[in-house]
Amino acid sequence: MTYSEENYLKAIYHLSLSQKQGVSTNAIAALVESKASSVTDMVKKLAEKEWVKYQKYQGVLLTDKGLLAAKMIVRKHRLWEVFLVEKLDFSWDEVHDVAEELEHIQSEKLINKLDAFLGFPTEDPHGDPIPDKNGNITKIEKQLLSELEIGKSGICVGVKDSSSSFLQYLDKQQIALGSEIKIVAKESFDNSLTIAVNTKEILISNKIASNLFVKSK
Amino acid sequence: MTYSEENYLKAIYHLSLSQKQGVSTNAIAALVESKASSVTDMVKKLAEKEWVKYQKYQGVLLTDKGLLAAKMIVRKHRLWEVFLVEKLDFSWDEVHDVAEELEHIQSEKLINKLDAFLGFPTEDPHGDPIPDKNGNITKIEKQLLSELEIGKSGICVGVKDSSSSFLQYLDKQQIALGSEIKIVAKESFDNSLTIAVNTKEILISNKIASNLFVKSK
DNA sequence: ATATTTTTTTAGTTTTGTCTAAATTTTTAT
DNA sequence: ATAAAAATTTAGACAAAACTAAAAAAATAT
Repeated sequence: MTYSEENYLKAIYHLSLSQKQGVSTNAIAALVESKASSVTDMVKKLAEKEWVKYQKYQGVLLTDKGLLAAKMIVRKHRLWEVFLVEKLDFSWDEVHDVAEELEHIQSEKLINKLDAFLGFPTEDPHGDPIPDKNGNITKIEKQLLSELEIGKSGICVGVKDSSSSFLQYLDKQQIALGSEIKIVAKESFDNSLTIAVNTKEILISNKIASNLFVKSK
Repeated sequence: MTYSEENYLKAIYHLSLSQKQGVSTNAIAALVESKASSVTDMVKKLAEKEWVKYQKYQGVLLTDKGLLAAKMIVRKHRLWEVFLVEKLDFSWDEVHDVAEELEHIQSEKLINKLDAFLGFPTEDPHGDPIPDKNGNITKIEKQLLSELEIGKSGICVGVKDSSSSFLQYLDKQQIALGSEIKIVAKESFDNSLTIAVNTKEILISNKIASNLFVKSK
């Protein structure tokens, strides 16, 4: 599989997680930063190779084979992210672009040895699950911070948006995976929240709270 | 720089180490496994971008800029080889192909952090020197085992041929970097040698001895 | 010194992945 | 129900990197 084919497959995988119907060419184009016409071409090729099912105007669906392949790419991406953070001391907002390249290295032996070296982690530095060598994903029970009730506490277990601007904001507020967060108050006008983290109370917008995953205690 | 341009640049670098004149298109074609005509095309492109100096029929020479770029690719290749052997427990005959892919990952930060993580190694698992971040190479004093005199001993510090068949042969004979080797006898007819390694005496062909570097004690 | 061989370059194709512009289908809105 | 808008596909073109076959230059051998 080529570099480009892998990127399309990964994009289709990510998009198909949040919908059950076929993934639209436009959505894919937006993710891989190409044009819809290019996507149509590529998708036909992927369909010929049986990574996806494709019907004109009906969007794209992964085949079993395609799903597994996509998961293996995600596995590689996330394992490399763990490596970069845990071993090379990158911060969580710096790892995405490099992992985007590393995920294309073709060696099953490499990735399985890396997995072992890292101690078989089940989550990447943003709290996203790492598929195991068979493609199995252990689902993490989590909810958005914005859905937590007043007075309740949760442990930060992941982010929905992993853009570096968001991650850097969290760093500034000293919110990291594992941080305990308590909902102190909610402002009904704009749904902003007062939360307690690290013995400090801070005010956050609803947008922030809608991009933070917590596990309620 | 593209993947392909990097491969050509690296090939030109390796070839220019063993000669002072321009590197021939045919020699490059053999190393990158392409045809001479393809090399001509690529070399023109590299010359336009000032990585090499090229004159029709006169071969190719690296510019200063090209030399540094080539050294950085070699640096990445060899650091990844160290990583694979030291951290992921690959054997020295397995690392080349994977490193061949890893060397193209584009991140100076990554490679410098990897360098630090590995403790700034100066040699790869085959005894080849690793250029530092400025491209400086500390030359290792070494000679071919075939050039060592009878009765003298040396420490194995590198291999000239790093094909997996040769490396696996060395493993079988329990010869590794750091092994002490003593020349017991030489057969003048075919230049084969009797050597002492690990308290055992073994017979090796001249071809073997001509591909093993030692540092004489 | 010239003929032959070898090496290198040129010219013309091919494949992959992309694009734009135009055509077509589907969706949405009245 | 039909018109307008949006999404998707098709057609045709382009750049990168490779190839084959033919032409040209350099090296070699008699």
